[in-house]
Amino acid sequence: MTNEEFANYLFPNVQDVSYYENKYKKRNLKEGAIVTRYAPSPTGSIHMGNLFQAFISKQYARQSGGIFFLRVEDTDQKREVENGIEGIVKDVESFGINFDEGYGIGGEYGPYLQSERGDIYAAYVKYLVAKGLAYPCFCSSSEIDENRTIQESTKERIGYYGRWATCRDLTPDTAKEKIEAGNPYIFRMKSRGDFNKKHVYHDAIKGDLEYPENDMDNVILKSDGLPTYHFAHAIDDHLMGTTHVIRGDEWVSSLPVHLELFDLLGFKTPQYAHLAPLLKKDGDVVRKLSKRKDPEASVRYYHELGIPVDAIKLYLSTVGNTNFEEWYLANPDKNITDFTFQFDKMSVGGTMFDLAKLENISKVYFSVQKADKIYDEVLNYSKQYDLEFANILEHNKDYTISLLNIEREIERPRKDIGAYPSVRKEFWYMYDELFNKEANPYQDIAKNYQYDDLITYMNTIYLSTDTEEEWFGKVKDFAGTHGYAINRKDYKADPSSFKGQVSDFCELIRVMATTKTISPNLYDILKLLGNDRLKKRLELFARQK
RNA sequence: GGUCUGUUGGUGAAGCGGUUAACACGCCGCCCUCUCAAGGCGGUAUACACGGGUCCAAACCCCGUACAGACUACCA
Repeated sequence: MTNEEFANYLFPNVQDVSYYENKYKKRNLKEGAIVTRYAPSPTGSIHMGNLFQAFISKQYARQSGGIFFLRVEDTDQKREVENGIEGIVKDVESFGINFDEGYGIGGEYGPYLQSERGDIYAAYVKYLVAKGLAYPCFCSSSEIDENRTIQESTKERIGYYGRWATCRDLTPDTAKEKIEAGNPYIFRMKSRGDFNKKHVYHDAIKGDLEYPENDMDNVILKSDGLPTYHFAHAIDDHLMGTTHVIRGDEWVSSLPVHLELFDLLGFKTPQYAHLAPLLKKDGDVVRKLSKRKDPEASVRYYHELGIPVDAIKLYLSTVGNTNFEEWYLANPDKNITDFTFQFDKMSVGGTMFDLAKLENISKVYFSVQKADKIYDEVLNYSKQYDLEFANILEHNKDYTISLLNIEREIERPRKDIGAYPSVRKEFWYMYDELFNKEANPYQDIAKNYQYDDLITYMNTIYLSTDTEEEWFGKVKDFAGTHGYAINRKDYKADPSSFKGQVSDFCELIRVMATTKTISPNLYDILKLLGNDRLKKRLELFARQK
């Protein structure tokens, strides 16, 4: 029996591979267009590493005028989670990362669900068997385990290769007999590699990678009839026209297998780009960010924290290309989509996932946004996580926008908002609903203030319709005639002859109005509060004496 | 055990055979200022994991060692 006859016996009702090669036409894209994909397993939710991968893949496709598609790798039924795919798609789309084609969207290269591609994989297994490049293997898992034990004790390389690959030399006739006797089997690739031969592969990110040829007869079709990752990857990315496989660097070590598989199948290999993992410092050790151990690994965590999606994308961009941050700082008015990512500007080792840095980026991001946009987003966030505040916001729309506008649209705006909840945390005192809720808003004030001066000031001056300059001039005059130094040099020369400086008097006003020693521009705050409310606060404050 | 990869000040990170080893954050001082932030000026740091080698010359190339990570499944 020839290999070809054997292949026909094994797969009598399968299309010839030329059928699929014709069906899935070469993509008609412009020169240099990159086709990337996001190919998750349906395990429910994604973590930052996955998001990073999807984000970067999308960027490369977009910036080159290519295609970014979604393929679902559901070949492991044991790991499958109910509605797992939906959860993943939701997570990715919540970051505005959408697909040009793929599962749930459609496209000419489907099905995009691997479990629906059985016929296709079978056709290619048949093709390999006919050429003597794949074979059925009857070894049981206990036999494999035994081999492994022997290999461990004799310190040989572990795996199914060379003399350990006992089924690779079975003739088609013996194999057929075993099948007819009812022995269960799987399919393995028949490696032609020599482990002692080394090659260099140029990874788009990692650069030159030296690797030994693969000589393992890896499983390509499992007993459930579904392909392994390795095989499905080769078939799908070939047929779907993927030009660049961007994936985590845990795959680097199976690169020799994939390279050989493409070779056996006669496919052109895609360009691989292996992404460095996101790392975390856990005490003294640095390790990969873990979905199980680290809450910050979860993508949903950031939605709860109220960090804007765009800020996270900004952060991922800085992680993605080492020169991104510099560019963004120099072009604050530009968009991420205006930046061209380069593979050789990506981190080769791991990247520390730094929450403090994320927060900082988020603050910079907020500082350049328009007040009404922030209002809308904070309201939106609050509706989900803080109904009380959402209600307050809805009743104080213009007021809140004015508040958010203080020191905003200027050359160097304030950076005091890092996330949506910061608005309440930083400015609660600007809302009477929240201010009056406190039994005594001033209870934490420890300092002994000159209450009488403040009362005198409030009773005589107030705000009226002054401009900021007029107002501050009056504050200065008043402070000067009530024992405060009106310039720093005088005070420094002889501090004991003053009650303090003008800044100390301003602090007094500030504490009365806001209960805090730090706030945005005092004049704007006072104006927003208005004389009536200030008067009430003054009375309350004066009781602290 | 095997294969592959990585290791530059407190942190991030340039550099790719000849540099005073950038830059950013941080930290300290001064200036400005109604607070904070921002900004300006100046300063700070015992930074190229360790040991050999090649070279006139090494953070950069080679070989070891240590440490760290990934993989070593009919999981992806």
